[in-house]
Amino acid sequence: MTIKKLKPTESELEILKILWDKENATVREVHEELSKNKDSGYTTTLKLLQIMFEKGLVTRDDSNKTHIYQPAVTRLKTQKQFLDKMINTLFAGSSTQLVLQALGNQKASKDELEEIQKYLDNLKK
Amino acid sequence: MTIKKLKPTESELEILKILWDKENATVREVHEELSKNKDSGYTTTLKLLQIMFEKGLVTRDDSNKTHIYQPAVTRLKTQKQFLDKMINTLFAGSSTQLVLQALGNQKASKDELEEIQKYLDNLKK
DNA sequence: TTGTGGTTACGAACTTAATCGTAATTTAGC
DNA sequence: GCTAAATTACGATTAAGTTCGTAACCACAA
Repeated sequence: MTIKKLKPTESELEILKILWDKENATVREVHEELSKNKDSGYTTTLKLLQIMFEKGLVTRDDSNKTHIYQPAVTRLKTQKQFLDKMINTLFAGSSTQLVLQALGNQKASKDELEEIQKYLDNLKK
Repeated sequence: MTIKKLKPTESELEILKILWDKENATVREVHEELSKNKDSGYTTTLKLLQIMFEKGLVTRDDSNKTHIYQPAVTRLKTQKQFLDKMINTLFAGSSTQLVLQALGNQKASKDELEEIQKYLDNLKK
């Protein structure tokens, strides 16, 4: 019983983002969306989705000619996966350090800051 | 006046971490340290440092036979670089989302939470 | 001077990811 | 059934990153 270590690559992440937003999509739909930011060919998108299928990053319904793809990993899990890795490699294992950095970096609005504070109050209990 | 877009790779990051801690180091020192976690050859470490030098990620003093390497990018800048990218690719540009996730993920201690709250209070002004 | 140990330089092999071209397949319309 | 349009399958190529082998270089001791 081996646990798959699925670490999406950069391109795979872009595709996952699209699938998370759309819930599910055909190759063409994914490709259209991708084309807004980069210009690679249709078969490139197709190939990537096929690879992701083999890796278990997506599932697909191939009962019809046009396959329909769905994400097989959640946005949340993936966020956590990358966050954990980043905390360990760049922030010496301290999530606090990362949080402080993130807050200092991009100025959050007052509302957002209060949202975080409220959240922290709950955590402290 | 082009701005160099230096994005350290995985291996390069590991080396940078060592250099940040040691301030500066010889190839051998870096390699010894690396060897604790992985087992690649000495010339591999050497080559990586040479590549990093060409990329401008490190500087070196080669006035002696044994070169001494120093980081050319700061830990802070690099953290920011990766954080920003992550916020954009995985958290829809919302640093708040990332912060909430990070806090939820790894339980921080009460002291740490209070440190963050104090920091937030200052930010709100 | 010679050789030994440690170093740098450098090219080549290998690996993984990304891209594309082309053929095979399917479906719909005629 | 036949063709056209769209799709999937798949191999080949390119590109980037990693690894290593070997040669060249240098300092120092015997």
